[in-house]
Amino acid sequence: MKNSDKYIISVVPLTRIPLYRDQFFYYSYSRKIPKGSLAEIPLGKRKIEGIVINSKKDFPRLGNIKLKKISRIVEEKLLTEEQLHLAQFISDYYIVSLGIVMKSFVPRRVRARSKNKESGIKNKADEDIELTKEQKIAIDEITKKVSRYAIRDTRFMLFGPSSSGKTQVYFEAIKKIINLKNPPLEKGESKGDSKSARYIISQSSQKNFKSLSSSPFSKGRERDGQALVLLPELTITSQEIERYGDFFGYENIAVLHSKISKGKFYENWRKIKSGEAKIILGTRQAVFAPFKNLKIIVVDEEQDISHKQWDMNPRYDARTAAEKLAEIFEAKLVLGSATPRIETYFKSDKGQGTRDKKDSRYKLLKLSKLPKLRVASCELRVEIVDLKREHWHNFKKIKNISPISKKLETEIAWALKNKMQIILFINRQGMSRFTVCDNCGKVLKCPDCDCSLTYKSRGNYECIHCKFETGDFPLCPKCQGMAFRNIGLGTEKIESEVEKMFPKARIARADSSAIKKSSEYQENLWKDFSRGKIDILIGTQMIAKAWDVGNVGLVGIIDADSLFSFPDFRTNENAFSLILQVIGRTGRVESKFGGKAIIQTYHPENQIIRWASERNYEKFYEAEIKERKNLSYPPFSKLIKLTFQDHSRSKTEKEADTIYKKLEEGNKSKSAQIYPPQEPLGKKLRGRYRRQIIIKIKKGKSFHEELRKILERLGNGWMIDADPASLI
DNA sequence: ATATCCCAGCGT
DNA sequence: CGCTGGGATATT
Repeated sequence: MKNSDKYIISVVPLTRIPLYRDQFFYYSYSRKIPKGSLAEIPLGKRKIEGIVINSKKDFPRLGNIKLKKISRIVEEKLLTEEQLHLAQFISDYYIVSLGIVMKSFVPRRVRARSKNKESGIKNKADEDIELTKEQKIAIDEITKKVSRYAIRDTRFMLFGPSSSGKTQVYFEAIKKIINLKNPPLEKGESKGDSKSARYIISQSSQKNFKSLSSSPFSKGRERDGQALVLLPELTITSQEIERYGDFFGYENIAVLHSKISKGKFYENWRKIKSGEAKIILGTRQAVFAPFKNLKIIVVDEEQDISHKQWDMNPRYDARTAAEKLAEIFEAKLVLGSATPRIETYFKSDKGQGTRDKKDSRYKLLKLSKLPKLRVASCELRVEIVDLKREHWHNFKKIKNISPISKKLETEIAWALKNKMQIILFINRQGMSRFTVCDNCGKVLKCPDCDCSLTYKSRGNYECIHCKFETGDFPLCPKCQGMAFRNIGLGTEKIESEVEKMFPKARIARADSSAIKKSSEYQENLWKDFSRGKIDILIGTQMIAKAWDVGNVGLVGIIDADSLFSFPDFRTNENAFSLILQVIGRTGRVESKFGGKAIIQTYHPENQIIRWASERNYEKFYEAEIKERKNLSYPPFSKLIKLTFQDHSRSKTEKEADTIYKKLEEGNKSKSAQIYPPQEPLGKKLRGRYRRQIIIKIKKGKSFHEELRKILERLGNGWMIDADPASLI
């Protein structure tokens, strides 16, 4: 060994290393390299990047095995201590190789070409924000200083319906906690005043995080804290960013999500690391950012499934990561929602069945509708329309049954006449749910995905999972028939129906296939709608969020029953939440009429629909938590979903059976419940067969080492999803 | 990611 | 017998 290579450096290569072995690889170098540095290393015959974890002086090793040399240090201390800490947590919790996790912490390092000057504070004429008592209490609770850091005093569940002013609470709490250096000027405030205000040093709880005690941050620099606001994917619109920009000043904000350019992302990432960015607005991946002095995390719309990454490794949940992140930084954590997840509400101190003190870890802060929207005439009225009766009435008169009930039709006409906008919600895009052969009744299916095809145009049918299309004039694969019938409803079908009914109305469609055409399309749609250029908007899930614009006087849910067609333990929760969100798009009209929502269903007796129409979360929660307890579903257990995928059917079945037997053997102590291999709902996807095994660990029992070992040894083709969003 | 090893399946 | 492709495996 050359005596210039005196140090052994442990490195985590940014690639998949089997979990059952050491995730660190050891290299030699002439000097110490700081923890978190990015280095180029030889691995096998290739050169890849890795994160340096440790350096120690070389010592006589058994056999004196010659170590390879680090090729190059790309950047010292690229990742912070806190990032390494969080990465280790995610790797352990979600059972993913550490290198893959760390890879998602490392930004694509691209020079930003642009120097777009979009700063410049354009303060909106501050509409006098009068806070309600509830809001003030919430803000006080969140910003209260805690003498000694304890999880129970720093986590909050902000529970309030749409238009209850949650965002104002976020804004004020953040403002108070991070002690902004350059806030946009307050109305009537002189420059001098704001300048003096910025030298107030925050007294709030300072960290004791071990490894930070030796950090180079000077006390003075810690004055300004940072805030992270996590939003669901679809709600980060330029309008949303403007709200934050106007309030906090554009130069203090950094936005992180996958749709901004690589260069811009990196630039913002840098600003977060340097501390220049104070407010970080982002989707789930923003938890990977290099925060410098994080003091508060807000998870908006905490019930939203897009906070969980389910399609790619690491399959992490930003809400779980945010809990850990808050712990690492000893920061405050606020989860906001009108319809919290059952698990979250359970953990709040008002959740039913929380006898165990350990469960009440979130302080519940309640908001009600803002007073100016609570005036009687503005009240939102919700009506359930029984489609069975509707059809009974129509039976004698019309053969062709319209998906729009008479009641909904009259309400639309009335809203149109009174110059109010209308949103129609249908949980499915395209023309139909599925298509059958008119002759033999066979359902058209995708050959590669085991799901029904949707009508596209002129007799052409397509698969929504892959790119399969039938071509213009398909024949029935069974009887060679040429005529097909479209069953069920989709956005396009509703669009054509509504066009027939109201030929003069301006109608637009918002679903992912319409949006996909161009990113501009979405923005334009949004603008047109908010300016009142659209009368009737027909859309899927996506309109349930972030369409807090326009003058919506009527919302129609075309087919509420379709929300319950998934056989899953979270279906009720999702349906309840979605109905509330959709009907919440109306009722903020400040006209004399208020808002109205119509829910169409064949099952008006469905309790979930009823509670949703009454907007009674507590009732729903009480029923649902009982159900979860009876069946030992979360929060009374932890679920892990294992899925195997392969082109060969027999291999898939065999492999799933083998692993199931192994798991059963490793579960002699019965610490978990293991369900035999099942075919997921789409048993074949993109030409690959799938089988899954569900592991349920009852609350209070720990995940046994033996089982963990088996999961770590799963071969290629297996996917592990801890805390899955669904079991199908 | 990629090279390498091993073996089944094939042709000579 | 050798050639080839696929799959599993190891990489410090």
